[in-house]
Amino acid sequence: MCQDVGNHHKGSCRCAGMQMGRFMQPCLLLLLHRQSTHGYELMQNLEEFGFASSEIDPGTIYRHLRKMEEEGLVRSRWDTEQGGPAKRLYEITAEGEEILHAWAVTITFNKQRLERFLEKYQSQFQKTIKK
Amino acid sequence: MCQDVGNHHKGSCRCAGMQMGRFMQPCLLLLLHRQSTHGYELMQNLEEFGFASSEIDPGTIYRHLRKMEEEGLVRSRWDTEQGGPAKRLYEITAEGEEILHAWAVTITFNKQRLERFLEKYQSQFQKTIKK
DNA sequence: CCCCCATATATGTAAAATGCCTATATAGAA
DNA sequence: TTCTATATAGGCATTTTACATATATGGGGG
Repeated sequence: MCQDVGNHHKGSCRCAGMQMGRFMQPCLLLLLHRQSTHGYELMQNLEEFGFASSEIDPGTIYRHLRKMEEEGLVRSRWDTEQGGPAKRLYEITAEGEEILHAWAVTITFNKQRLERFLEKYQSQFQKTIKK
Repeated sequence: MCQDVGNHHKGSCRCAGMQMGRFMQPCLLLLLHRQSTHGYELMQNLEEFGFASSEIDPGTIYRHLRKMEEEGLVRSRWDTEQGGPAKRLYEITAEGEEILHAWAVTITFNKQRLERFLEKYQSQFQKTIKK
């Protein structure tokens, strides 16, 4: 998937794939670049990226965050100062920002892919419908 | 993923997900709607949809085709008349065409998602870069 | 004739991702 | 007290993915 741009490729490439599941990662990174915050709030803010509340599973969000932390894209610390259950505050790392830029390239490429598909689809079916 | 349009939803929904792997399916269906043919040729024609030859794995193509046949989206028969190894000729079914239309809706939706992301990305980083 | 190559289809398998469910804890409101 | 919202986390069955390998046909070169 990883459009062979740059030097990161299939298999182990972290911006590889274009599952909408993985698409959650760049969204989280973009939100964190905007402002450091915790998982629960990120979860709510994901809706602005077109994620339906039904498809936002807390388990999935937290797993993405922990995984990104393992990979060094984000960093976290506990915040117990504000009452209520403890929050794990996340912030993006320099490496995370780098990957975010790589994602932007991948996403641009994939957007074009979808556009190309839709063009072909439309021209193929307008013909059929006319006849 | 399955944008909650219409009545097909998560989990068992066949147009769910937006992995580029799954994106191969609507591409195959569109090619087959254009012309019935066999897997090996489909594999080569996938390049026009932006699949790099490196990421086109024969095993994956054939498995997609068999899976779509199980689901009733395509139908196949052996062609041994033309010399060389036997070919499995595929054609799209009525149900397959239906699903192709559903895919077009999903893909339109996801394209918009990617666009929205890129807009946000650009506006966020133009600011940062300026400063 | 034999070997290599392009054509053509298919399976095995380990690793990763996904969806869905459940567990845990805090604290305010009813 | 009980219910609800906030907040994080783990279990687990199924699906997907990447990659490697197996099998067969037939043409061309040596």
